[in-house]
Parts: sequence; structure tokens; C-alpha cells
Amino acid sequence: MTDKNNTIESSEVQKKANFIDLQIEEDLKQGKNNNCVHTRFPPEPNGYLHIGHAKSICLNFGIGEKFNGKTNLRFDDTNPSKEETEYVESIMEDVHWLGFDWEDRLFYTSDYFGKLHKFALKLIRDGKAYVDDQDAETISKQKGTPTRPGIESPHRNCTIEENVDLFNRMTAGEFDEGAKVLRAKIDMSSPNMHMRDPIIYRIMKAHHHRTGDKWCIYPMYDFAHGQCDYWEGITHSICTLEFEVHRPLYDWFVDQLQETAYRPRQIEFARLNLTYTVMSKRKLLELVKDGHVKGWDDPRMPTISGLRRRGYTPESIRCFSEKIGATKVNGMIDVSLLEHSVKEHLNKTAQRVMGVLNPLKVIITNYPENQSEELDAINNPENSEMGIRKVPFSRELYIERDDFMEDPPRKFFRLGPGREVRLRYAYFITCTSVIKDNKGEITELHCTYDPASKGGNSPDGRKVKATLHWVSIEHAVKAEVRLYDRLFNDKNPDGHKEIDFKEFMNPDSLQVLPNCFIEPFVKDAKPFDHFQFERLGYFNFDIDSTKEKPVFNRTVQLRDSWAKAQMKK
RNA sequence: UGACCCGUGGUGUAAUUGGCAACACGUCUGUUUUUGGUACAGAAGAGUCCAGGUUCGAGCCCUGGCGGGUCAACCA
Repeated sequence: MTDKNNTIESSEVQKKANFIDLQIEEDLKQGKNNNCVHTRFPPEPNGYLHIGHAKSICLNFGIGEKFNGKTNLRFDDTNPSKEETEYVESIMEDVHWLGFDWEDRLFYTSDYFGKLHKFALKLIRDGKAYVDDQDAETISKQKGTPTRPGIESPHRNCTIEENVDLFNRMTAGEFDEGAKVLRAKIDMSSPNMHMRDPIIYRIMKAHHHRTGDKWCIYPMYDFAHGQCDYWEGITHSICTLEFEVHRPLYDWFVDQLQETAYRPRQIEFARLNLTYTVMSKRKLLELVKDGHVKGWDDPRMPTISGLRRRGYTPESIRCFSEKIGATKVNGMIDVSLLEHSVKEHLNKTAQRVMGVLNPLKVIITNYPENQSEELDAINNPENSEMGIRKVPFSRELYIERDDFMEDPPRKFFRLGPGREVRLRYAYFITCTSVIKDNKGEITELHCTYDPASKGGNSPDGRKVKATLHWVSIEHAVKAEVRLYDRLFNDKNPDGHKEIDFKEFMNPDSLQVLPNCFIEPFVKDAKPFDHFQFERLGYFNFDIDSTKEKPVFNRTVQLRDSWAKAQMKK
């Protein structure tokens, strides 16, 4: 799984230090935490991981590798109403697929429910936490606003004994959901809302995916996260910017826990935003649940499983992550950078193959009927070690419909009446006649070939302006090809206050081509195998494939300067 | 009208203790080419949000603005 050799990042992408690296180096220089570096990736199992999580995974595990430290995987499962085992499994698969390994350090916040409960009791005994039985609305009102201080709860100064008793009874399930909460006693007039006696335990009579029905009270994120970091010996707790204002609270809890000089430190970075995509789990879930896409792994989704199925490689995602870096600037990355990362990797590694998406029949009139031959084709011009393969050639072929124009403009180099082009690895052919049906639609082309140009070179040094891909009809594999485009037409679909992001969905994000023909080499393809269909793009073998009908997903198109020039007109 | 964070080419990221603003993507132009791909060469594009200050010298330090983001869930 962790194929880290032969990756582009190891050889070509120089890893430059980001602000987190710099802070860690500074901590090490000061000899903090016995010079250890230990990070963690803490997903909540309430959805599938997406490319934004990939950034976080690469950051956290990357730091582990860079500083000779360790990285834990910890499921942050404090809210049983949202979390499911299905998500736990997909997350583990995705992290492994990306090429990272938590070894024996797989944890769940739910592992610590007992310790967390004891800690809560300690806070109560220290007079630093109390049970409040006001309803949510009242508590919320008492919190004040960012510009106005809050007021204290009438239960704030109950006795320790009362609070211990109440909390024990909460734990025992004596109260209804929502009837009582445990709050930390901090400062109701703090300018930081999170310090205004935050709720640390709530009653939830829900079945937990791991602890079952053992608990009916569950800790809040703020109360659990830093403590788990502490107990796991995490030194740098890296999270996204919106937790910046939580940091004083994170530190406050650690203060209550701290026994030695060891102390975890929270550092925040900007989450990833990509143009033309939505990244929030809630919105992705909505796309899945409402059937706008076919599932979490729909190749149009920015999920890791979607990108995998689309044909992205772990190397390309890691390389992307390295290129975008990590800062505190809230920006938006152009998807073209992501696309560039796959193209870069696949160009060096993908098997080349010829495939015709929109077939136009060609008959080589001077080529004998019932004859065929096998021609040598290079598997990957970027890597000679990948060798060559045989491609069958015969009298009846398909070429790409776009590669022929009856009345070609000057700059169109490809086939036209009377023109000569090269069929890649095969022969020069000249178009002699164009056959149409009664609707005027071109149905086939008649061409002649030059037997002396076998392999694609003419002995007389004659030049042609274009080289076309082709496929022998008799030998071709019929396939379905799925062309994907961006899911949204707007650069920032969830950046409009008045308009729902779904309004911007691209109706043409999926185009299915049922009648494509690929050279027989792909017969043995396995799911997720990558190919370059020459001159077209990168494609991979989809899991929907059957024996009768292989299916290929287009990962990305190759650069196409002809098409680009046409677009400008 | 609070607190905290952030402002460097179109986009993203750099710029050791202040010292000629660099790299990548994208764009454009050429060269090579049996992929109108790749590779290679080159070009355009910012004077670092603004105004002051310190300094021989400020993207970096200081002050004040302006702009953007986050925070008032019994979500994480």
C-alpha cells in the first residue's frame, strides 16, 4: 500500500518548510517536550474524507516523517448521533491509500470516555465545573454576544456535593436528554465566547458505534480533544483556522491536567478551498443523499474515494499537497493545480494505449481483405523500461471523428479529402473518398495506405502534418467511456449568501459514451488501472466494468492546443 | 461596532539575524517531436492593501487606517 519509492515527490518536489515546520523547529530548539514530535489526524467519522482532509493528512503524517516523530490516527467520535462505522472504515482505507500508516496507534476519543468522565469529576471537586439545568435557549441567552458580556447561571455557585450528585445522576441516566449539562466554570465576561462557561458534557440517549449503550452522557469536542492529545503525548495538535478562538480553552483544560513540563500545542492552518467545488461535509452529504451524484465515490466528488475512482494517484495528491503548502491565509486554489499534479504523475507512469471515443470508420481500400498484422507500439515514451507492445492493424479501422474535416481550415493538420496523415505506429494513409448516408452524414472514409511507410516512416522522407490514433475494428474492445467535467459552473458555489450552491451544478458534468473502441491491450485491465489514451487524456478502468462492457473514466484531458485555439473563436 | 486571525503577480507559495521580491500553476511566443501530449527556451504579469514612523536600507519592525475571515451549536 505504501509505495513510496518511485514517487515524484521524493525526487522532484523539494519540500519547503511552512510556518508549522518553523514553529516546530523553534520548539525543538527550545528543547520542549523532550525533543519529541508527535502529531495526530483526528477525523470525525461522520462522512467520507475529501481532498481538504488529504491536505491535513499529508501535513500531519508529513510532520511525523520530517521530524522523525509519530502520527496517530484518532477518530473523534463524541457525537453518536452522527457517526457510523461505515465512515470509520472508509477513512482508514483512504489514509492507507494515500500512503500513510499509523502503525499500532489507532485511537478513538471514545476510548477515553472513562478518563474524561473522571476528569470532569475532578473539575467539579475542584470547583471548576457545575451542573446547569437550564434549557439550551436560556443558556445561550445568558452567554451574551461577542460585544456584550454574559451573565452567570443561577446554578453556577451550587455546592460541590450537589454538583457531584447531579453529575452522577446524569451519568446514571436519571434525566432526560437536554435536561442538564455540565459546564466548566471559567469566565462569563471573557471577550472570548468559548470561555464563557462552555458546556463540556451533554445528555444524549443515543447508541454509540463503539461504546454501545454504556453512556448516556457524551463529552463535547472542546472538552475531549486537548485531553486526548495530552494522554496520547501529542506535541503539536494541528487543526484548521476556525479553532483558533478555541485555543485559550484548549490551553485552559490542559492547564488543569498538566503534571509535568510536557504540553501539547495547538497550531491552526487554513483549510483547503478549491475553485468550482464545495468542500463542506454537510454539502457533500447533501449531494449524495439527494442523488445529485451516485455516491461518496462518484468520480466528480472531491472526496478521496471519488478522486481515486476518477483516476487520481496517491502520489499526485501528496505532490499537490506539498505544492499548495500550509499557511494561515484563507484562499482558494485553482483546480488546475490539482489537475496538473495528476497529469505530471500519470505522464511518467501511465501505459499508453490507443482508443477511439467517437468512431469514424475507415476502409483502407488497397489493404488486403482478411489480412492483419501486428505493429510495435511504445508503452510509455517517458519510460523506456515499460517496453513495447503489439497493436493489430487491418483493412477496417476506426479513427476519431474529430480527426477528419471535409472542408478543413488552413490550421487543421489532420485528415481531409486528398490529405495524407500518419496512423500512429502504422502507415501513412491518404483519404480518397468520403461516403455519406442519405442525410448527408459521413458514414465512412475510403483511404489508401503506403505499404512502404510501415511503422510510421516513409523511406522517401515525406512528411505529414498529423499523426492520428486509430483502432482495428476487428480487434478492438468495445467500451463505455465516462467523461467528467466540473460539478459546478461557479468558481465558488458556496460563496453566495442568497443562492443555494446546488443552483450552480453543471448539468453536463457527466457524459457517457457507450460506443468507444479501445485497442485489445486493455483486455486484462483491472479496476483503477491507469492509461493514457493517446492524444486524448488519462483514463482508468472503473469498478462498474463487466466482462461484456469495460468502463473507463476520464481522469483529465491532455492539453489540447488545437481545441483551445478553437475555443477562442 | 468586541476579541482573535489574515492581506506579496490572475492563483498558490517563498524571501535565514531588515539587504537586488523568487518559485510553481495558469497565460502568451518559439524550438523539438510518430501524441496539436511531454520536454526545452523565452515573454508578459506584483514593487508586497493604504498612510505615516524607525533605519544608510522595510514585504519583514512600530503606529493608525482599510479590506477579508472566524467566534454568540447541548456540532466537530
